[in-house]
Amino acid sequence: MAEGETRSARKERDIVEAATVAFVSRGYDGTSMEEIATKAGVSKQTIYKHFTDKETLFGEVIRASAAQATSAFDTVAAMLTQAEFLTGGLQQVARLFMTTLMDEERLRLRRLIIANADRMPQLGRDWYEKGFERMLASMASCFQQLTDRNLLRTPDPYLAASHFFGMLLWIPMNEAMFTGNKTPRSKAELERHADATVEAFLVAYGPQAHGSR
Amino acid sequence: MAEGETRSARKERDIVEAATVAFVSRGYDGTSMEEIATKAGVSKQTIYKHFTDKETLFGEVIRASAAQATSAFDTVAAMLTQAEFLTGGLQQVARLFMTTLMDEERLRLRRLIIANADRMPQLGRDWYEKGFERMLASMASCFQQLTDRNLLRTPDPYLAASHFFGMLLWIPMNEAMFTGNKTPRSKAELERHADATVEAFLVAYGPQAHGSR
DNA sequence: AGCACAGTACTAGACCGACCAGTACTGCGC
DNA sequence: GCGCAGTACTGGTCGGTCTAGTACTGTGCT
Repeated sequence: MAEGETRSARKERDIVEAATVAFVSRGYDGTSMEEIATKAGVSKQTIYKHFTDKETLFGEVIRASAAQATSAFDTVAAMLTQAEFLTGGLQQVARLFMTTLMDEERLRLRRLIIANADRMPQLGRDWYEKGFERMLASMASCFQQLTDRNLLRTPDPYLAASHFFGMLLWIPMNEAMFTGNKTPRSKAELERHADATVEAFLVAYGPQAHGSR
Repeated sequence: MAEGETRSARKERDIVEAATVAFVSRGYDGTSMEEIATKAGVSKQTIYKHFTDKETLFGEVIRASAAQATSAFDTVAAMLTQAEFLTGGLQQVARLFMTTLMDEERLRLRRLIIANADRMPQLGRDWYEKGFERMLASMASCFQQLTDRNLLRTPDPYLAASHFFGMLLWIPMNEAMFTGNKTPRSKAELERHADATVEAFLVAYGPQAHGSR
């Protein structure tokens, strides 16, 4: 009794943690319930007491991981609106997104979700809406503010945000997805790419960008 | 026997075709060899005569599909260098890439490869090099030519190509990967997005783009 | 406080039914 | 007689259930 966490809750947390490690490193089909039980130091029966079946447990794993990440985005975007120098601020934000999103662990989770988007469509859609679209939206609202202050010129901030992320991540993300990130790029390499992207982005959307047509 | 294709070769092709359909729609683990045999109108024994095991067959499926796609890229890119009006040409190319790459079948193949990049790293790497990088490279060489003719200004054509594809595909590709493409975007929607991207791309890399810095 | 008791959560492992990769065998049709 | 379809078989895995017994927790009694 007493302190914050009942035994039952502690066990449940152990299970989710063990399951996360297992699913992420061996995939859904590659992971057996027995394996999870052993790694969690728990009996199979206990798992089935907390989660009705394998699919439910998997869903919990994904949801838990997603939630833990989702909050960071707005913070990063907010940083940009307060930056003193636009170019420097954008560069900082780009580098931050780059290294955050290209993190080993997060990439594996991403692959796991894509791999099972067929089997569990709701999970993929959740992740897309709560992660991907939310990231775009907060970046877009940030661009909107900068445009209002004449520091940027983004007629369609959401589109501009998608261009920003697309330019930034297309190569590294695809490489990581397809090659399993066997030979991850160095932080320095990624940041160089981020800087080059910011430069191009500013040409397209910077204050001096002629409206064109 | 006689004509172009021996009985054996025909069987092999049948197997690969059936296997492709099966793998693509049910995934690697979700597909049984028996199922493939039945769909190919062939006995399991015959499959094992042609392919040593399941993994090998899977590899052949991926390789075959990749090869069949790879050739199209240069053609599309070449089209651009001959276009009379840059904006129109770029738009045409962007739309073509968009609808080609966002094709239902190809997306499923892409998901399949990502899902199994861990298990079979060589496959993913092949696809990345022969598909993804090659696409970038031919677009880059095309941009180089256009820059030489002062129709574009791309100091780093490869980077520009990655920006082009990233801006073009970031949203639709991610949506398709995560949601399993349950509610595919209409062709019109995709083409509108393509047009908007070309516009932004030209601001950044068009001939009048100030070198900036 | 200490004790007894009841209810619940947990462990360990056997167990069931289904599925599957890969092999072996049989028998049909060329 | 050869190649293949069809099918049975082997050895193994796995999700999920069941059972028998053990540990934990909270309550009420004294």
